[in-house]
Amino acid sequence: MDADALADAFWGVARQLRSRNKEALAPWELTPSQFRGAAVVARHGPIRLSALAEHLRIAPRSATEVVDDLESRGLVERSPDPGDRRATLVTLTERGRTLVGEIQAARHARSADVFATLDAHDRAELGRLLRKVAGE
Amino acid sequence: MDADALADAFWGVARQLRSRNKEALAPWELTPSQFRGAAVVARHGPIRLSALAEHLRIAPRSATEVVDDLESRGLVERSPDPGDRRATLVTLTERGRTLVGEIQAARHARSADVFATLDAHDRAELGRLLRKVAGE
DNA sequence: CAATTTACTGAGGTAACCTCATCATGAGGC
DNA sequence: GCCTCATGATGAGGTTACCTCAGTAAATTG
Repeated sequence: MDADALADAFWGVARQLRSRNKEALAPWELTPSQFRGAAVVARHGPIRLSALAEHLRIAPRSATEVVDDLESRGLVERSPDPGDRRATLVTLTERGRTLVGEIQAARHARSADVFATLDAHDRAELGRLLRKVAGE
Repeated sequence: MDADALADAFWGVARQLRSRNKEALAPWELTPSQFRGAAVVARHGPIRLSALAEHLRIAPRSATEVVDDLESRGLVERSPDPGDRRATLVTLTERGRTLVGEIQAARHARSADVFATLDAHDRAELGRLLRKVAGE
């Protein structure tokens, strides 16, 4: 198995994952990157734009855009950071919390899950190999 | 190992692959999608725009753009399909052939290869699992 | 030979990023 | 207290890699 063939197989799976994900998000009219943003806020609670950017591994300026979109959909709110007047905290609204919850539940329930074709042993093995490739 | 964690690990590797690929292409000032296009032409020889689009899994209109870029860099040429005057065949120029060859050689030589951390057995195993996920 | 289909391309749009410049605020030196 | 420098967010504008829709020319089919 040479690296090229591996990369091919890899991108094939990536394509599937991407399209399943997009599909799963469609009913809520959320783009993948908006959902990723909302999910980070859900996990971390009130968070600065700059910290959000770091979690999403995007430039701070780009996080501003993601938050703009989420805010215009009423899923998050900006509020001033009480400890630093330069900073802005992003928090989920009630509606945002509900929506992130629904989507995550739907995703888990959905056996359209790409990895469902693997049994527990194979999933563990795949996990091990991926982490090894990623460099621990 | 649940599906979410697997997906995370997966996208981590994807990010690495993408960035290594871009990096490897940089000396030639080719974008990844241009290189993919050129590589398909290299493998298949003279090919119609529509067929190229299929191989790249993009819309025909988008293949036009990729070919525009490659043509403006002098790497491919358009010529009329002798069998169908509606169709256009895309062929590599001498320069294009050389360049694709160089890049492919460099990629192989480069042990910056993301999968190099795996031994033969692990690579085979990863290949098997990825193909299984992709649905054979 | 008229009607339909096919192959490509112009026009215009989108998502998800980016950099660079700007502005307000915060922190440290003197 | 001021000055300088660093930091947090954002406006302006750009890029990549796609997309759809409409149009034109050529081929196929009834």
